[in-house]
Amino acid sequence: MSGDRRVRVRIAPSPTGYLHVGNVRAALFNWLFARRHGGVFIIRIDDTDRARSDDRYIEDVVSGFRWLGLDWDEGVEVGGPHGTYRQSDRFDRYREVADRLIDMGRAYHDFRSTEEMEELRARARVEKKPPGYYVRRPPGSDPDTARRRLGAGEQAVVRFSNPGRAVGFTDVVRGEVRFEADAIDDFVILRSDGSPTYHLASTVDDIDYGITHVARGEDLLSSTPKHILITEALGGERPVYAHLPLLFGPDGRKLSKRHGDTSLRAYREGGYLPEAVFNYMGLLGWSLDPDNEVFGREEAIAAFDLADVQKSPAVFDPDKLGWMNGVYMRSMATGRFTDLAVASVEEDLGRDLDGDERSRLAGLAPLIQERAKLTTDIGPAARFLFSDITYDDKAWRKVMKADARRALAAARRMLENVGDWNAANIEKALRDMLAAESLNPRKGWQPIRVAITGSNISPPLFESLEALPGEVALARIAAAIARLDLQAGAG
RNA sequence: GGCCCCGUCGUCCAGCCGGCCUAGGACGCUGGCCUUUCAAGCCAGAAACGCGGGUUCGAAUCCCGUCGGGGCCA
Repeated sequence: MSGDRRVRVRIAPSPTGYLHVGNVRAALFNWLFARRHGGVFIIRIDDTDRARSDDRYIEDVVSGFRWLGLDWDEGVEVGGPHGTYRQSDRFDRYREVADRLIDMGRAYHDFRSTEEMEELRARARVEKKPPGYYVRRPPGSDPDTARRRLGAGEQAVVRFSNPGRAVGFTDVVRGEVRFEADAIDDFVILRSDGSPTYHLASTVDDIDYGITHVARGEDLLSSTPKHILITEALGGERPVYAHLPLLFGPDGRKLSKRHGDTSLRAYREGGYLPEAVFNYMGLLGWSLDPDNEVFGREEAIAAFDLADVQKSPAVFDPDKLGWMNGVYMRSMATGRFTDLAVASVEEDLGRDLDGDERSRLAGLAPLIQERAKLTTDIGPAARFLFSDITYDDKAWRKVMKADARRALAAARRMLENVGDWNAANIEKALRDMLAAESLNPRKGWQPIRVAITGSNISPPLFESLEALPGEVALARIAAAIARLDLQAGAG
């Protein structure tokens, strides 16, 4: 693409909040691109906004990417030849670059007040000109005058001086994009407090770090000509740009907090698997094969190309993510599932399981696995095995009908005589019960399910019974009978 | 308001250097089968080329216009 340079891409989150799924998707595409081309994937921390930045958000970024399996070759925590990869450690560098631009005549100190600038913008608006049309170098902004005023204690921002030239570039996903000179104002690169703006810091870093491809959200598309102008002024090599379609909420707006969970953390903690999130994200704006939506990292790497990325925005659909999570839940190795089950159950119960409990859970785990969509579904599904049950009212009323007591009583008798407490023997006893009482499975067995689990929704009955100690199962059936009798007496 | 981007089922993705498209797959939805509940699975179904012109024997695919949506700046 850009000569024979080794691909170097970056993702540059701002640590002002939890890692956003939009950033995750951008990171995924950058990572796939880097891996596809044997390149370098870099995580840079764009923390120029020191007031709003917090180290715990950096930790969130780092742990989030690790969780997803997006490993990086340079950047925060892993280091590399470019220092800490945190912009807050490079303010001197940005000021130095700004000074150089001033010396070159490509930037200037601007002492005008906010009010004055607003007037210029208002004027442009009235005249239906681009908003920054009149934001140009004013008279008396020469270096000598500026130095004098600065020395007198006046405040000034530093603006990049637009050379008055249209800027066009070839975007890998969008094709030719062009901005007229009038559309690009003399944008600020250094605030009056000396801190760099995004445009400056990001561009300087991209140059200094040798970034070859910038793949980022479409929201930055209109900033790109500014970055190109800075890059050219500094004699840097222009990276290849790829502006990724934005992620939308169901209302067709840029995905944001008001749409609910937009942080990766929420999904991590909400019971989603990293491979499902990885896979689902890969389906937003890209596809490996329309007939095969379930794919892993190696397949994705082998097929990925930024040029194949969709131009139009994608709506983030939690339903489909949930379905995909279920796909991965069912396909995972039993051993891994059992480990997840133990963790989920312990979390749900708020205590550790002992050896016997673990083996009982392991016995039922494959049947729970078939039914669980989220890892957080497991605890509630297995709760009846380890703690007292509470009856779901609706379930109770639904199944505890006319024949229920008879079925429970008969089941209790038959189950008392089961020798070896296993699913096969339990099934035989309960089938005999059905025959003896002339009941169908629905009428005969649903009451037992509610009696032992509290709910009419549970893993299969025989295995659920098996996973319970026999005496506990019998006691629960007895308790249900007693409750029915109590209700009959009261009614 | 200015500039820029986008426009195939409700949603995601395929098709887009024209005919194989009576537009394909997936999620969701509806109905059915299976079935001890719930899932899963299987089968079936509803569901889209924003609109208008043009080019062409033929357009989702090319061109123009229009409408709509979004992003950025304010």
